[in-house]
Amino acid sequence: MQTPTELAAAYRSQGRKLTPQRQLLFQLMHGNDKHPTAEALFAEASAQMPGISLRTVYQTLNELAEMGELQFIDIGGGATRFDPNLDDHHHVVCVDCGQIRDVHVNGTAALKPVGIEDFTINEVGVVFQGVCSTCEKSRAKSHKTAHAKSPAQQAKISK
Amino acid sequence: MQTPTELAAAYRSQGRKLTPQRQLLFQLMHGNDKHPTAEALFAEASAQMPGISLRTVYQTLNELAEMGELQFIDIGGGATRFDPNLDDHHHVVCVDCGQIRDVHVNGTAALKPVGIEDFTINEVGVVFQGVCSTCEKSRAKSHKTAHAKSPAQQAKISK
DNA sequence: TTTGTTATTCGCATGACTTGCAAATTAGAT
DNA sequence: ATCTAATTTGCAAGTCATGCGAATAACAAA
Repeated sequence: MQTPTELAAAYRSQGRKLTPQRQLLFQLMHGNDKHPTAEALFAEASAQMPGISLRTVYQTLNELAEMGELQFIDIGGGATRFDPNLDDHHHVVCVDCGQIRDVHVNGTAALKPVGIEDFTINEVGVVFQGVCSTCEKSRAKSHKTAHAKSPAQQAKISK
Repeated sequence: MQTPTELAAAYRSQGRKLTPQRQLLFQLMHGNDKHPTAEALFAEASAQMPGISLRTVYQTLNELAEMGELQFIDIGGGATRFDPNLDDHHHVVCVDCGQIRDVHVNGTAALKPVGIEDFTINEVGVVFQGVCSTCEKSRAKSHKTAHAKSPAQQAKISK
């Protein structure tokens, strides 16, 4: 995703208006590597701009996606997450806490799908599933302390 | 996924009961490479067993997933899809019609995530995005004939 | 600075997908 | 044939996301 300043110019050049809500969201998303959900972003935004609506957050995120400024990430389970990182990268997911981490992957160019001649491939996405060090520790310790997350945060991962 | 017969045994051995609903769903899912949604499976099941409930379909699918007999596939957008194929494989998705195809991939073993030493990786999933031959043709032809799908079937793909 | 046009915001309603719950039913053991 | 616990069902409820219309605000032009 471009910088807030660059986005301001991009918006204007497209006949879109530069509202305070949008500018705030530009700031919150720029360089954000948390892969937030719309709700999470809404919470952050609300802290700085009480009254901003969730509807506007969704709307702006969709705009940015249309403009190619960010990507949707759906690893299954809960809400869609947003990624402003446009570099060629992939994702690592902790199946325990649901955390998503950006990661560069070597070897993707060598991936060869077998037997799909009738498909024109445009993109490849790789998702690694595992357990982060924090959750690893939690597991080691508490056999009792169920470090259960709320259903909403639960990582329901699929292949 | 095992055969309906094998599943029957597995169910019994786990103290689960073998109902007609479950047996039907075993049959419908066995060897099924369509990656159906719960609703789609419900439709098929209803044809053969009027009165079966959607709730039961969801329940059975979740059981089978818990037992490791099938996997959830979430490529974003609509409903969760189910995959009884337990081979080591990956998926190709048509961004136009949403179709999902199983595919074997060479080179996955060589994939190296960079800089995530604090993660224990357990699985790797690869998703190829592209356009199937059928949709490719549709595109070539109709500039007018918007071959639009219903929102529910639309492929909203993320990386 | 004032005015006008048009995009945007907001908030509620709605929709798609999935699960919770409790009553009625039924599989499988005795 | 009887009993008990698992299942099925149908509806309510929950989560995530979008449609829509009225109110508002951005930006251009005067």
